Amino acid sequence: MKNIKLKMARVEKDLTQEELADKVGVTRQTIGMIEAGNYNPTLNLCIAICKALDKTLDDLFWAEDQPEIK
Amino acid sequence: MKNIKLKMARVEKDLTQEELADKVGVTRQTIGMIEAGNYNPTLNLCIAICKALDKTLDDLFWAEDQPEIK
DNA sequence: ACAATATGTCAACTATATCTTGCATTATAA
DNA sequence: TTATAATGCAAGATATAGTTGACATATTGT
Repeated sequence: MKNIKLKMARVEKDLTQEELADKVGVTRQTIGMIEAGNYNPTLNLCIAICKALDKTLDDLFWAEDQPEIK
Repeated sequence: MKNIKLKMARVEKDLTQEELADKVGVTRQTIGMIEAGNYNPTLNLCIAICKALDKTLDDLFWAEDQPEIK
């Protein structure tokens, strides 16, 4: 399940995947996979992304119909 | 930095670390380390913990003064 | 059409989240 | 005191998050 909210928040800030990746200290591939949805990032990375985009965890990573674990 | 909010939410539900761990499918040590604070859990685990405790990510894992990454 | 930028994807590698086992410590209760 | 339950802690193993490099495919502008 793709993370549309993350992609929208990034585009809203006019950042490319690579620019966001640099800001939070990971590679662009990692950002790409998180947006693509087939990924399980760490909490600290999620928090760094939120800070970079002026959002909170609930804004970007919370959904009512959450996928199963692992 | 200890996660007091998580511990309070767990105690409020009258669950031991081990019971919560069973609910979310990890070991009690993992829960213990998250509460102790020296840990960086994955997003899916955080979400599972939130669901088990009827909380959201912001409730349990968001803080204004966030620690540095890693 | 051409060039430049942004994204998708794959394989092999490294770092670290999580597991397993075991023992020590701190409650709480009989 | 003596159990028993709950938690802390640590070493070694395994699964997976994240890196690196490379190439393909959009996409956008000239």
